[in-house]
Amino acid sequence: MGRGRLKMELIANERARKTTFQKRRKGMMKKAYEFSTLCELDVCMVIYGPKQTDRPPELHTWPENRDEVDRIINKYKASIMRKPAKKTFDLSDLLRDRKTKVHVDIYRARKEMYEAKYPTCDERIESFSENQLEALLNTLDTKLESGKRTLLNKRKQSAECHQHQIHYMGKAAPTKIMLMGGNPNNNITGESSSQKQPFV
Amino acid sequence: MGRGRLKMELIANERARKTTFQKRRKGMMKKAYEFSTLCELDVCMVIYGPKQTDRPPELHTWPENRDEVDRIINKYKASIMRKPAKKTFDLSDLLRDRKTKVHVDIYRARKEMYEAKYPTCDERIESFSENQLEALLNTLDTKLESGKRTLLNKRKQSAECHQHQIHYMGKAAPTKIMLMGGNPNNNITGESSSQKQPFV
DNA sequence: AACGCTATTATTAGCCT
DNA sequence: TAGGCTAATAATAGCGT
Repeated sequence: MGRGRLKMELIANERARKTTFQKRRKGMMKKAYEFSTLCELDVCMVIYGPKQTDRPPELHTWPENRDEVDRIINKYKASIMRKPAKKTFDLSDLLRDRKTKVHVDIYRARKEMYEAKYPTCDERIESFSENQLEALLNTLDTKLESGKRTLLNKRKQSAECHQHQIHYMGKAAPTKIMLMGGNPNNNITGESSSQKQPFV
Repeated sequence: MGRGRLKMELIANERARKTTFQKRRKGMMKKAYEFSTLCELDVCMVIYGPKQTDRPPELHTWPENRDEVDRIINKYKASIMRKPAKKTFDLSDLLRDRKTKVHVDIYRARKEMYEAKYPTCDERIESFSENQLEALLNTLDTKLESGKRTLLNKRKQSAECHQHQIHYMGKAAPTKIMLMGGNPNNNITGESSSQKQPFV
């Protein structure tokens, strides 16, 4: 639309491209607003502007409220998770297997810990340092990637290949995580009231 | 546009609303395609369809390739760090409060656990199922985000604002992780020292 | 770079099948 | 229910300022 027709390909002229970016970005935002309003939907959009030589490309989102964006993204991730509903070995499988009796003991120990009200750190992770979390995330990310193939392989194998593993039995229960510093000396300041800059 | 003008509000008639949803969804997708093509942009869009009584709302994305969506979402997450942080209730707040003395005990208990050589799961994470790892990753990712803002904020504050927090003293030591299923019944094998081919 | 203009093309609301 | 149809409205390409 417009004075002339536009080939559906990268606009060569940089000036024109930038103008089109601004105009269409505005249009996209409006469309998204109308769409979500008219139909009462969760819609979110992430747009990275044209590559800049010096700066990182500008970020635009719909909604502009990043918390809303995060909410929808999390919702998205949550739905992606359940899709590959491939068969997975879980604790119930293990317990069904007599060879895994050892797991029962572990279970008891774990349960005791739980009942002793040792907190899992799920609700407290946000107070970890950025570096720690990033390191953790990187570790997990790497392992996830490299582990996927192997896991897929393992799934094809028989159950005994899955002994001595950690299992997830809860249905909708969130994974509980207990974090411990990589160094045994790491610590939580108990009563201390005067340290400084603990973070990184 | 169309035969009549449309008030910019939720379309009351369900039939009409659904039709509009389908039409506009198609339009949004096309716009997103054109936009990213003409200007060579990273654009992604997540759309949750109308609420269904029985089913979860259908998910639509641009691009349809979910890996691409994830890539852009990760890019997004990486760049929102600098956003102004909201005040978050974290462990430092908790410990500052005398009522939370219990956390100190927790710390001691945790340290004991460590010294008692309860295995941290860092070396065993690779045996988690893909779904579990992804769930974990999502959880951590979300928490990392919320934590980052708080952390960045804190760094700008004076030292006294950093009391009573968890410290990371190790340099290159990997973060140790203890994972517990969301269900108290979950468990890990205690001695699983033997076999276990690590990925990576 | 950010506006305004407007001829054109694109989208789509309400209908109809 | 899902697809056409088309009158109306909306978006915007190319220009000019």
